[in-house]
Amino acid sequence: MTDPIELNLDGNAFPDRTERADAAANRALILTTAERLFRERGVENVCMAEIAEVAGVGKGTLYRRFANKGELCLALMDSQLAEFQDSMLGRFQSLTQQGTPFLEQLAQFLESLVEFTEVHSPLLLEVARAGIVHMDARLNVPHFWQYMTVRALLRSAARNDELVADLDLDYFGEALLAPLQVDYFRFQRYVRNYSTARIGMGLRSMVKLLAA
Amino acid sequence: MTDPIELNLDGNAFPDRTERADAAANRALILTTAERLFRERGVENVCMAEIAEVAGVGKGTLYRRFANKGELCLALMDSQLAEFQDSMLGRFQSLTQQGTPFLEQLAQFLESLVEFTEVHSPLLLEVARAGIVHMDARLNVPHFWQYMTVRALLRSAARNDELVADLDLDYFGEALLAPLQVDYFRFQRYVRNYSTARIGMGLRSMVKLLAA
DNA sequence: CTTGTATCTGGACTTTAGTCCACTTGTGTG
DNA sequence: CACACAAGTGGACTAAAGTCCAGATACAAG
Repeated sequence: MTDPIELNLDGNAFPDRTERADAAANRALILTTAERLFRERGVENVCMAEIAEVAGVGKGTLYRRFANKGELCLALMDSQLAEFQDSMLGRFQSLTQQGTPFLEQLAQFLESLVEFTEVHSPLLLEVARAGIVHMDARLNVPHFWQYMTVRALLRSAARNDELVADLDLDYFGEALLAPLQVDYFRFQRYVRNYSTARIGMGLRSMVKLLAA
Repeated sequence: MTDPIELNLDGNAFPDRTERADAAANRALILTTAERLFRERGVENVCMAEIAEVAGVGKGTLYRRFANKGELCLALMDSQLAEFQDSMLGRFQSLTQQGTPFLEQLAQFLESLVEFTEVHSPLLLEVARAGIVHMDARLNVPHFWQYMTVRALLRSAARNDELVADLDLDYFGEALLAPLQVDYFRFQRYVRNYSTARIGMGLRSMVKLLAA
């Protein structure tokens, strides 16, 4: 299926060159500091200057590693993102072996994504905020992976004759993911007061509609 | 069907009290100034301070009328929004009289919304940006109207036995609108390079899937 | 160990959003 | 008309994001 994509969100902005040792140390320092401050006082109440100050580095250093708050937040999710990705790929493999339909796998993927989004929504919101200001491609990396996954599952399903005819699979991949964009997700959660279960069910029934 | 909702986006922050004449004049002045500056130099390249300055008013005056740039942008779309709303309601009436299925009406509504979003995407983007920062309910007014409309059409369709059974209509209303959120829409348009026609077709086929 | 240089660093600086409040002005009431 | 006071106004001020660059420093090559 999809090869694992190199996420490369660890904050090393120049993956080609080797990072100087002091720079790497500062990068780690910044990340642990940010993690602590975010945990203690909430992502939105901590500003970049403060992270730099508490970490004991200058703003220039901070911004050299992370071009904006969104990238920093993404870096903080790096390992969980990779873990989520790995666990999903593993699950797909085992489900496929058991002969589980690809559409069912898709439904499960979306349900898991609901939980992931729920858990990380504060950080993801910051990423979205940064994304809407700068058009920074790096910030879209998670979405790209999600999209690749959904599209791959849709294509497999199509090859397996699970789908109704004549669907624009590329478009549907996007459409299924659209309600999971953080800002929209939070709207559904906290304005509409939908539970994650309800959102998951909704997405599942949406997938069901694609079935032949 | 749905009653026209009082949009009230004209920038009068205190609709109960009557606005003082000088204030009303300033409000109009601000709007025309902003409209001109946005047209000349692009929404994102004009800051609030400049609008105030060119209009010859203080920032306090500007912010008293429009709590943030998003509200100002929304006010600039006020008449087009109302016009769009009216024309849609008119269209629904005539289509219903001709016996057009409600799902077809829904598809047409979404297609029209694609065009509306396309045309106003710069202003809408600013609204979204403001919305993601402040949790300002006023900024959601257009979405609420869209949602009410979609949901009403879905309910009518259900009453008319046009739908497959057991759908969470409230959820589907949101899900159908999710790909039309400006930021996501722009991603599809300018990163994915989807045409508006393709997006419209995608939404239409999504609606089709709901058909019994 | 020395040195050249690419990389890194701190923090002053710019920009923009948005707040605040002392002062001014329009308007309804008598 | 005059006057009280709610409503409106200007612009200084704060907060935060993000830029810039002169000087500092790691590290590779000799």
